[in-house]
Amino acid sequence: MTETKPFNSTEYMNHISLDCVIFGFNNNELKVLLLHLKYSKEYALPGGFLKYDETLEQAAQRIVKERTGLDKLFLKQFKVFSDPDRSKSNKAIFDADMAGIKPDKSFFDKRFISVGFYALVDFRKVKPTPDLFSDHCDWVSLNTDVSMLLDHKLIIENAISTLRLQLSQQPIGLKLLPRKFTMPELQTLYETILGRDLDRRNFQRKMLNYNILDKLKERKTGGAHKSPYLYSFNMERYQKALEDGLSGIW
Amino acid sequence: MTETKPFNSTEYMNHISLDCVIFGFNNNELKVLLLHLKYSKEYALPGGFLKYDETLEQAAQRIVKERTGLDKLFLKQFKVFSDPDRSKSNKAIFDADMAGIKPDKSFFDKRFISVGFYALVDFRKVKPTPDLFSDHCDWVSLNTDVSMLLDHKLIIENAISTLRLQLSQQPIGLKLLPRKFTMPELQTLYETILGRDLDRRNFQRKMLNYNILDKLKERKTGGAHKSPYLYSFNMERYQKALEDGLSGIW
DNA sequence: ATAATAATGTGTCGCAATGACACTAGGTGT
DNA sequence: ACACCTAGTGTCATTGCGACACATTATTAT
Repeated sequence: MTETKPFNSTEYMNHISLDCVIFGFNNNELKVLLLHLKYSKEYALPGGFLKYDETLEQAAQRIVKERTGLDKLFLKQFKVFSDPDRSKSNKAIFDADMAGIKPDKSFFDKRFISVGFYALVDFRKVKPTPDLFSDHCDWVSLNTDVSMLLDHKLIIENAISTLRLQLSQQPIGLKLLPRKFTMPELQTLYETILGRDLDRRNFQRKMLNYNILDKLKERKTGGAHKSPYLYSFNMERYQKALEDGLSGIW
Repeated sequence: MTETKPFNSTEYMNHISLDCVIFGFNNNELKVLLLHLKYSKEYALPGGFLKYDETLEQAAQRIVKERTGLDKLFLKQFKVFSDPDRSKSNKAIFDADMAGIKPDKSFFDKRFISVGFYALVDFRKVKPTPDLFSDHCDWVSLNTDVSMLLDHKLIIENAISTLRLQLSQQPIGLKLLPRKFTMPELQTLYETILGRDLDRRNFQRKMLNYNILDKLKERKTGGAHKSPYLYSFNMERYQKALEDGLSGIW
């Protein structure tokens, strides 16, 4: 699916688009996978349109696979963006034009409402792949302020708020971390999403009390200072625990 | 806005519809406002389509106003329903036909993805008003099992799950209850949404500790047995408390 | 080597929130 | 007057949580 087919607007439904906020966690930072548009020099969310025989969820999986190479990812709808003016002055068209792609104006000029999805992925497994309109595809830290297409900055902010609210209801840690991880890494992930510091000792106690982690014999070596233990999620217990929601608000 | 204009499909965007799950609380039961279709004899959610210059939120307000007479209601998107087959065998068309409304087939025959909204309203203020396709508009208790159009039963189930998850983040009590209410009423509302019983004394203690209620001098008279005190929400403090979320899961 | 540095592992203490539960007070109907 | 039902209020033991201290282990500087 790395083949780059020309864009054919007749395959897609009018008026409906998708934007995917793909979260990854690396170097103790929460990052989002963004496309850098060839000519307008802005960043844009990976997005796309709905085929006639797809659900939105299937379309989102397809779009995310094209940008990451990954299958069957954790994806959630979080909001529809429907401001009538949101897709005006769509620089993506301009970009397509400049790229010599001959966009179908009667398709792109229409009003689009966009369904926002967020995805949680294991950073290391992703092969960032640009699309027809972009020259590269990068992980961008949430602290970095870059110029973005249309309302994409708003969409990312909404995704983060949702992530924060759903931290206790969705398997966020499981999806964002590699299989083996350390307690400090898990804590930093939580701190990044919540936007505030947590007490190291209380965090560990609470996490362990959930009884969803397996402490491994191994330690993570190589880093400076004392080697932390590695943990992995106990899938069964984690899944079961999420059904009620991990009690408490962090 | 009680005027009944003929349906003109050219005012609306193709492919996009809305369905509104309007919740009310009466007689200690959670109820949903439904339309009863004239000819197919099924119940349907109040719904409609998106005008070219509206946001989805504005469309939802418009739709809910037409069915309830109420303005500026509490409305939240909760999910988009996009199964490609969801709008097949759309009995609403049949119903329109039978009602002699001459529906624009080229509009209705298209595939629609539907954005689900839920609304929280004060039961007593609503004037249920049927639309062109329906013969009446009723409050239906969630315990009642009625035959419903398309995937509308699924949509309602999703709305309730969302309501449950958001019970601590949204002003649900405030919007569903009259200005003055009793503690047992508030408790029953919580129990209905959560689907389980709560301890009377612990519930009261926890609620009062949030410091969001004003205990009034009055008592609710007329009922059998001991008269309960009336309470009202302290808007400022409630609003402020919700910003963090009412701590704890019920 | 040795010490300084910095991060991790582990434990304690007191307060506040929670769940389980019992008694009293105020209404109705007989 | 009494039974019956519902509402108001209080207690107690346990748990959860925030604040905090000390020991351990790895790297790095001297």
